[in-house]
Amino acid sequence: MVTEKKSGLCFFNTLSKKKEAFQSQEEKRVSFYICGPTAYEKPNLSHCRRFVVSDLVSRYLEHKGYEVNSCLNFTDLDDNTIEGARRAGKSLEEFTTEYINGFMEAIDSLNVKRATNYPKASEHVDEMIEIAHELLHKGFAYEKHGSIYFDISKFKRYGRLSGIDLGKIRLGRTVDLDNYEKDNPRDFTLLKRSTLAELKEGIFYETDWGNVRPGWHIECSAMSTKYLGETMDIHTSSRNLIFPHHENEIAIAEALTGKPLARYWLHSELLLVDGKKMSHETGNLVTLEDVVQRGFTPRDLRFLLLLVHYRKPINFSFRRLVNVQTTLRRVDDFTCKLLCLPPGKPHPEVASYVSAMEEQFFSAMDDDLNVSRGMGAIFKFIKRTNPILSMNHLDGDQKKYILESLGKINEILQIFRLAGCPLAPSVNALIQRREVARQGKDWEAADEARDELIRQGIQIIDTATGPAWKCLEKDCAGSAGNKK
RNA sequence: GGCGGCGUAGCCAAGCGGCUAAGGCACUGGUCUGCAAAACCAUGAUUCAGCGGUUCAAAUCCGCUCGCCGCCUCCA
Repeated sequence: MVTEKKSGLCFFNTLSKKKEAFQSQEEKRVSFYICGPTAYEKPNLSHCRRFVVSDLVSRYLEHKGYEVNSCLNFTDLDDNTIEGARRAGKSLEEFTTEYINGFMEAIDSLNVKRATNYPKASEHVDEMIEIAHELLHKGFAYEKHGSIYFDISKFKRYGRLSGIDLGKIRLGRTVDLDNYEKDNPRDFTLLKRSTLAELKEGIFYETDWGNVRPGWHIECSAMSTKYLGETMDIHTSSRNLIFPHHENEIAIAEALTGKPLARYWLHSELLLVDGKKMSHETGNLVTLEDVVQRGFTPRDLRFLLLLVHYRKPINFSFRRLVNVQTTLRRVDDFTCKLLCLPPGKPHPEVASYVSAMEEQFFSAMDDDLNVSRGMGAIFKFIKRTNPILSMNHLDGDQKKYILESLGKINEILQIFRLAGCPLAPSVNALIQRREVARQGKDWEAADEARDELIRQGIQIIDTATGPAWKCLEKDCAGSAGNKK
């Protein structure tokens, strides 16, 4: 109870279906697992949401003073990757490496902090075989025709996470039951006997039971426990993977150790396109590349993804991205004005506006990472502070205070542009020249200077207190200035 | 059929028993302005899918109905 009060942070735990105060096992250290992607496709918006949500969790934990030991896996050994490599006429490794690199690029472009470890399934097969041995030994698994299956009937707590009642689910809904050779169709595969084609391609691992290849669930269990220990603090993923994947991951790990695999299970909702889950079958996949090709930045996308609470579905559309862009521009205009504001006289209340924003933002974040509510506090602050900026009613210390506060928030959101780049002297001279011309009502010369500025990537904005400028290029759009 | 989730202004989205139902986008009006562009300011829900119920009090709790979404096993 004492620590609960100390951290103040609570998460909705899928295990209990309640918000719970977060408490790590070790004093100031959190172990954190993120279900990673399969390396056979380009990063799409669902992947992006998962990355951004996990980044939010991770950055917020760091804000809370925790050292985060995080692990995101890559599935590079499964039906999809093997099939993909075969079709591309490449080796499995060559094929998956290309996609893994793509994911890493996406992660970086979305400003997602790098995890501590990025294990690949293909490099942990020994551990998986070891797990299979042990499960067999403990009676949780059985061998049949060279494949090893997990015997669900032996694991009494099966279904706790998803709340599923095994007696009532509809078997064979998504899978052809005739293809099973398991004792019970509910059992799942740990190690799969290699096919002829796989043997030919060298995709097999020698074991006491013959040549095999691991199944998906055991891959995750092996990697998560290897890097984070028997019980990790937090396991995140998306909702549609609860059953059967996480349920199976739990079954494997807990049958092995008798301890819970994870203390907190955080599941993000799906990202929908046209109201439906993105999938190859539906043909409604939107990739990060598509978004960039349409002229949006990964930052726009990050903001869109962050704006909706992680446990709510996001119905993606490009129209929505446009809205988000406009919103972001308002924020940029604000920070830009702030950064370029010369010191004026102090404002009596601005400090209280800042502390109100901070308090509201962080208490919203403490409450299961409620970014939408937190953003509300930020916009309220911008609204109150905007008039103060246009009157230049802010002294140097206050400006610094605001920037520090936004900086603190930005450590988590990574949305604001707070690094102003200094105005080049030549640009400044042009602005001055235009002002002189304007004063002399020489509109031709003034417009000429304005055009030249545009050519240099600077847009001039006339305001009541004099001209301000804005950098049009994406890289330095955070920079802007006022004439003085 | 089972399990889970969602339905709040034109769009997006907070609020989850009691302060005027946050905030963003769009619309409209205004300020500023040589022009342009931008910015800034102002304005919107007697009402929260529908119907009942519990309560002094419900968008918030309970029940039913309608609509939408996800999962239901050798795909990840």
